[in-house]
Amino acid sequence: MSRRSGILEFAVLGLLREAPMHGYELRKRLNTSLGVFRAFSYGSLYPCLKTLVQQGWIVEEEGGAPQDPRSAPLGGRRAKIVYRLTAEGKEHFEELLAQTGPDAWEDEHFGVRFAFFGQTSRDVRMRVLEGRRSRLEERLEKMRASLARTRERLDDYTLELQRHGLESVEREVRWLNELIESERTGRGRREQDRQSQETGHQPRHRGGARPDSSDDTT
Amino acid sequence: MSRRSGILEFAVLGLLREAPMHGYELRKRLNTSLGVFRAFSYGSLYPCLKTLVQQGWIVEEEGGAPQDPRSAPLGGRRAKIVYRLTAEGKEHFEELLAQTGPDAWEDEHFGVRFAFFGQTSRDVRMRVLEGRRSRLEERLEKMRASLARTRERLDDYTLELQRHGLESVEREVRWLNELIESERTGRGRREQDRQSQETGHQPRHRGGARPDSSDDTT
DNA sequence: GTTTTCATGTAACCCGTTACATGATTCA
DNA sequence: TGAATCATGTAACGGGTTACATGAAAAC
Repeated sequence: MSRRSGILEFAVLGLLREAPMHGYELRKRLNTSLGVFRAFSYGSLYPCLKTLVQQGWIVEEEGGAPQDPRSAPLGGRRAKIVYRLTAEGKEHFEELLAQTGPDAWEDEHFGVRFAFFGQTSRDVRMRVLEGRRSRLEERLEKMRASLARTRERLDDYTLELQRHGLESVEREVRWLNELIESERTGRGRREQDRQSQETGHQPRHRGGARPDSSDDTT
Repeated sequence: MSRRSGILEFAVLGLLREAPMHGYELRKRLNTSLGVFRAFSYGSLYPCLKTLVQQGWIVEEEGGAPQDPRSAPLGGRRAKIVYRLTAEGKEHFEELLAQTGPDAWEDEHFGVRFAFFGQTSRDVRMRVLEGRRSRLEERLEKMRASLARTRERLDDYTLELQRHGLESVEREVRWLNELIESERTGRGRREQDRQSQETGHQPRHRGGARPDSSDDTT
């Protein structure tokens, strides 16, 4: 029972805030926009949607767009179910966005939190980024200590694995440093540090969610 | 029931193969040697040990080393339990090592597989490394496609997240390329490619598992 | 007209954690 | 002698997946 999910719930609310969607599409966005870091299946998504409805954060709506009008004329309830964020849901999501508990910078949460930085206030962004960074720095210290202690007991492969892990974390710290710096100097730097790929960069239209033929986690 | 765990089982057998150990120490090694990638708690370790005993892969032994001899003279059974790999366990582990199912190069398994490359035959190592690489290359293609498709719909943060994810994967591919190359040219290169940090590198003693004061996942 | 993709859902299971309970050993 | 750490365990829960069942719409 209860099925309260934290991270999935958060992501769903965040996506629905941008535009109403039905489950199938929601899942696709979950696995691309927020992808790489987490993948969700219907087995978790649909139950989650159900509890969100019960909470009153979202509502089901009849998605009229597709579906041949001759299809289900007599009592046949089986159109696409489009979910829309309610006012309460919006409010709730904003509360979630404002939270900066230590969870926010853990591996599982950070990626999703970051994905919704566009809707997050600047000071919260800063807290999350800095929290993440110090979390990683703690980890670095431990790894280095452990590596120094056990260096001679380990075979080459274990050592190489350790070294690569260490470098990965160091790399993420550097990334965070850049991001934090960008936040401080008012955003927008960093695009030019890389060899100015794609010089245009006007806002563009930013349309709603069109079908947009796409892949899936095969 | 049953409690068969795959990855944890594999790691435990692998560590016990190097030296007999008791649970507490086992867990520490699990979270440092193989660390970063996975952390285990007693709640999973001890039940796992139990089933491994039932299977006959390992046996419990009285760890006599610590424990004041005056402590438990009368029937008091509560010394450290040292686990030792049996002949069957060894054989079983070697079978596991030889397996190169598609699981072997998934995120969760690869790190642990790599950690035991020292005990893995060269051709299996190659298959795992190459399997991992092509797995990641698949992922790269999807990410690039998705990025190309949705570039203008995404805000700067989502885009940056995507870009960073892409770079991370690219970086791991390069790492794998180096490793595969090393395997081909008979090992040992790659230490000199980096600016010869620590020029000594004589084998050293490589002692058994001493207590070795150490940290824990606080 | 049949295959593919879209779309919604459920039940059983899996692999692990958290929080707790217990006690021995070491150290200040 | 009390606190920290070592050491072993269990019960309850958690957050997800897999495999399955079902059916409509689109593409060929």
